[in-house]
Amino acid sequence: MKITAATILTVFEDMGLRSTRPRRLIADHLATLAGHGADFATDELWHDLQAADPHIGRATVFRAVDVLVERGVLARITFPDGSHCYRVCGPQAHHHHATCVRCRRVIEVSACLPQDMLRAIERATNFAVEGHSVELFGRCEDCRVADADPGKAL
Amino acid sequence: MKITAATILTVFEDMGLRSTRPRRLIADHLATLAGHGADFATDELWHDLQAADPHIGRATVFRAVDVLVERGVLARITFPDGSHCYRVCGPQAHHHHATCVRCRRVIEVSACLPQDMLRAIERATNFAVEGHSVELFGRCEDCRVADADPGKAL
DNA sequence: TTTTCTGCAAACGGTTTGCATCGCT
DNA sequence: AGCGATGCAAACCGTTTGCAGAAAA
Repeated sequence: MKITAATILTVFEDMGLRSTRPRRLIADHLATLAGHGADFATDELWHDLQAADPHIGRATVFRAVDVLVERGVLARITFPDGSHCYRVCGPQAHHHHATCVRCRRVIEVSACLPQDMLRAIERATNFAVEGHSVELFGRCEDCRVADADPGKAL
Repeated sequence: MKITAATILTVFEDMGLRSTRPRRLIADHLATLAGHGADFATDELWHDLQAADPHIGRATVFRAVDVLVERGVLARITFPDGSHCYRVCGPQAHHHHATCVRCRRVIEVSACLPQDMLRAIERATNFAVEGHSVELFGRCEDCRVADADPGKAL
């Protein structure tokens, strides 16, 4: 399922939030990002949006991102070094992400910790597992090609 | 295997770093933290260390933490909300962490993504997986008891 | 008209840096 | 003596907040 600007606006609406010009701009921009599978930092998003409206406020963008993360439209990807970025991903079925450490492209993966493993952990530790995060880091196909043959790299 | 102050000092030494008073204080303090299985924020660690030496510099603590994270003596635990803390854990075998969302206690778990699952992901996505992080969040036994019977809570 | 949202600018908090000094080796 | 490490304070950077005015409902 493709994420459209309309989908994102619906998310705002569902939360009882008004449909405003900044939120429409953000929805539009995120819809195109979703198509590219690109990730972004909030500040970066703000800069991009200024092309559409030079007066858009930084705080507005941060506030919208918070809402969308909470609603699962955006996933926050944390890198091993502590930095992070966001990625558009629908409120669809449970999934995790594999991130290319070279180009930072993000791929969705459906694989997850097996249920019986989680249960075994609960039994062994007396810990009630309520949530988890799984992040994979590696190298996407294009980047492996580029690394192997630097001449071809952009 | 128990982590001692000496173990940590060895890590500094192995990196060709000098044995200094601040680093010894840090090693001592982390060794006791390791015993308690407690986690901490860097700034918090700095405050605690000031009890031992009021003149210890914040930057010094940050620099030491960086080194120890790099060496795997400290693990950075990132919470879903983006905040994070550190936890002492030896450069021992590969493992992950389960963190109690109530008291923030951290438990080590040996369970991991099954190898064949990783390989299946690589095949399906053409992505070479080089690393991964798994964080479990939940409630430890004590906190479940405390939640169930608030009267008993501290 | 009422209430929410926005843009601005200032505040914030954790982290990093520049630098003179200190202290290992 | 020589060089790495330290403490300090200022800079930094991403993010949050307070608020008066603008825009939805």
